[in-house]
Amino acid sequence: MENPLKSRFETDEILAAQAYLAAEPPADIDPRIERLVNDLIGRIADKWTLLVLELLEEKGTQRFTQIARQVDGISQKMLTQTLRQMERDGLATRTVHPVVPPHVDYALTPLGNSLSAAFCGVWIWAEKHLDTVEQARHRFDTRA
Amino acid sequence: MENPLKSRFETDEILAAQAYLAAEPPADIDPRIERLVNDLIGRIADKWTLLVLELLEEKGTQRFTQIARQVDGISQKMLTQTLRQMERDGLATRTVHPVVPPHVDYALTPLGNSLSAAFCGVWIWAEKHLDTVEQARHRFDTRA
DNA sequence: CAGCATCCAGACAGATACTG
DNA sequence: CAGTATCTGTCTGGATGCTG
Repeated sequence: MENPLKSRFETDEILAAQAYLAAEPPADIDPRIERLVNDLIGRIADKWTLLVLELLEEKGTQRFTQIARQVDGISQKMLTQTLRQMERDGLATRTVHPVVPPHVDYALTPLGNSLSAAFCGVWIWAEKHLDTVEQARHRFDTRA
Repeated sequence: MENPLKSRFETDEILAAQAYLAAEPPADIDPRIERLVNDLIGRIADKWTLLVLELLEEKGTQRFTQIARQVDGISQKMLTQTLRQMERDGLATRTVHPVVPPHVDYALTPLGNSLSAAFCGVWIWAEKHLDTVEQARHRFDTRA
């Protein structure tokens, strides 16, 4: 990865987070909150939402077919579903222009932008440790 | 949430990430990398992995049944599966003590710790915006 | 205790056809 | 163009019963 994200965040975010975690004593989190948060993460962290989020963040406002073309492998059904959920969760806006043929624009809300930002850390982690994980898997598979 | 995570990261991580994203011009990411990263995220970001990761990070080394008791709602099948995947991905270690009855310990590897750290941003986001999302959903549902 | 094997209902996701 | 509707196979995950 020649991506500048890495160097930028390696010192800021990840190290800060690690320092935080190292300092944090084992403390129970309210299980109700935990359940809700986990549920929320489950919905936003699926395959397609992540990619669409990323795309809208990078490219800004996009039409339905523009997104469909750029998100590789997504079916129109899943795209519709994903966009609806993102709209429902307040992550994206859907703007219908009453013309023929129809023209619908999608864009991230500030909430969507902040989520995209929050996922940076994971994105960077995945890029950084991709090879390590692949190797670990290979070792595990050949050993067993 | 009275969790200190919030105030800690609000200034560091999220704002830095937002600043970065705001400054970043629309640049294409290698789709192959994107696919791999997304695939990886898909595997690590599932419901149970996240909770087990969190638990092991907080509590350190734990036995099978200890984890089962604390991760609310997980079946033994899913726990086994989750732990195996985490082991395969190099996120956790599995230590079998050859005694009767069996005693198996699980603990995070440094890689697992770093992933847990990377997810901090998302975790914080979810805690912070839980209510906002709930409200957005309610608006969406009552409107439609 | 820590698990594996099996069965089964339900969710998920692709393909296809149709519409304002 | 941007969907909706439907049908269908696949995959997931829970419940149950059995072992070293």
